[in-house]
Amino acid sequence: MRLSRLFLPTEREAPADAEALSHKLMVRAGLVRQVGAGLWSWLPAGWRVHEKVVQIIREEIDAIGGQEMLMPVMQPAELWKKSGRYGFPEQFRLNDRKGAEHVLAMTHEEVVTLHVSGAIRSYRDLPKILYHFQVKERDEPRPRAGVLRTREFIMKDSYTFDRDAEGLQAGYDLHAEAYARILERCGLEWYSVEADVGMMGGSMAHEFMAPCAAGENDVALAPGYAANVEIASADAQDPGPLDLDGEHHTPGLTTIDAVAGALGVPQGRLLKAFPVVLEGGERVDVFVRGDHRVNEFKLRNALKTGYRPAREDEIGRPAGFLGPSDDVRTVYDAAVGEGPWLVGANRADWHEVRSVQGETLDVRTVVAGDTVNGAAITVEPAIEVGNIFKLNTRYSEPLGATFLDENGKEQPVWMGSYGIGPARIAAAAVEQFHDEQGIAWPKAIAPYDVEVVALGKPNSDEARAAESLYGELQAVGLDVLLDDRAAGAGEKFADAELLGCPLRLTVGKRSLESGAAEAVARRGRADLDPVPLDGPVEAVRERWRGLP
RNA sequence: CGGGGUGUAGCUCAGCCUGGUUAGAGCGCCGCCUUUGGGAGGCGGAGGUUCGUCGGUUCGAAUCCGACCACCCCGACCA
Repeated sequence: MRLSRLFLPTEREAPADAEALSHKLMVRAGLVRQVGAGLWSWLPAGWRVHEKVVQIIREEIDAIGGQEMLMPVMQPAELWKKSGRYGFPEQFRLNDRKGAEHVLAMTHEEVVTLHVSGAIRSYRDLPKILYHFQVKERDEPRPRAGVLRTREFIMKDSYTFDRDAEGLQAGYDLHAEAYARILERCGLEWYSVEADVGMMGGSMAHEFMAPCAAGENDVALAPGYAANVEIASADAQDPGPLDLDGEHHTPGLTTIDAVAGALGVPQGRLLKAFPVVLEGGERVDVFVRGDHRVNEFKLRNALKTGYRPAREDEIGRPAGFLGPSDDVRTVYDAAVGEGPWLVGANRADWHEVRSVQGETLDVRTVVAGDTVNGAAITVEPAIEVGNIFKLNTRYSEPLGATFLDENGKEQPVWMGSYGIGPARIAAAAVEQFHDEQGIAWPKAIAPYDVEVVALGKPNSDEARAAESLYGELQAVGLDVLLDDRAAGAGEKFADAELLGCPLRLTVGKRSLESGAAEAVARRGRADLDPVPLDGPVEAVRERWRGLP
């Protein structure tokens, strides 16, 4: 492609409202443009990146036996009512001209299960892996960070259909391995973590995370351990000594900070109350250490039910001075030992030191420095680029996807669901690989493999030499971008570094004199051995092999 | 949904507080010339349905008031 003809609107300055690096750089480099909140167009160069990621995903899912298909975005509401997923706040709903209700799909479990339920009859028809690349529509409460969190995006989602839990495990493992290969090939730094199953239902989930500053998830890491902090579990640090006894007058001191400060006690020696009401109506007081925080995901999972914070009139004791009480079910976080602890005395303006005993559940959010198998964890932000879920029979049962086993007995199909987002992979790559000058793409997903910068005027000897280099490289199947614009050298170099193609070849007067084009690796802006203008292909291939 | 902020040229912004000829700058864009190894220079020029929308105040509104809309950031939320 000739840059003089490419629709590549680069900008010197980042959009004023952009925060995330990938947002700024992808807009500046002319890869994407915003249409509305969480709605983005991919311009030609950006789309090339997206589609390179798509192709890698396709090859790896095909390799584990996936069969590509396509299902519609707009779907009858009926189907979603059956699965019990109609009416989510982030679901776009609309009526057709006859008034019939439809939804715009946020994912495709319902439809794919519908097809399977209609076509799969026998255990002989299983297993199956079906997948497609399709637009997902989600009315996100808060789209953000450019292309990282949008209301409309393309996802590869695949679904496995098996006869039992073992089969599902096999499909799950195949996807975990395929995702590992995809992210490796895309050149990302990544890891997989245990994850909350969330509203998808099912029994097991892993997320594939790309660590970067703009990440929306926090991940707890230790040697041999990686988990989303939503579910991470670790041993707590020593809270420090408690040299105190008896009751203490603490007038107006309702916060951990205030009480710990006034009595000279480490915050970790206090207990903090979190009064809740379960979905069934039961009142529960949850206690965690003063230096810890209740983790809402872990608490919901540990209680095995939803809950809401209790209102003041439901607590029945003075808020701010809550301690364990015999009158209400009490749950202690696993990091809360017998004590003694400094706790609220259940009457205003008093705290007391006492030991505690009772039901124990792991419900706190881990913090950096906690330990797993003796090793301290770190917590870092990451982008979720893919996830895999065991759905079990969450969808097959309501949607009637069953098969007959060898004994002629009807059984529900066991399902798994596996998503991965090309746009997030592209944005994560930008987050991870950039510098002051711009993007430094991994070579597998760069918009072009090589950018040839032609210096000198159009039709000069340099320009003609660049043209011929361009032609020779193209002829052997490389994706080559030729900067043939009538622009100054500085502008061409600046744009090339912004766009971030892995290999840049410069043809100017110097190269005519030496008979070789200068070669620069975008990553690290490292000078490579020059490429001879006479027979450049082998040299370019050799330089290319060495690039990340 | 709560809090904060922003809407003026393709982009980044000034002007608004303290209302008053024809609404400005830089970059970008067009023409000509010069230049051609790091966003170079000169001359000339175009570009705003008149300042997000609607309404109000006023002799007069980009500027003051109100409502609404859009977008961004923080939080809530996030299959």
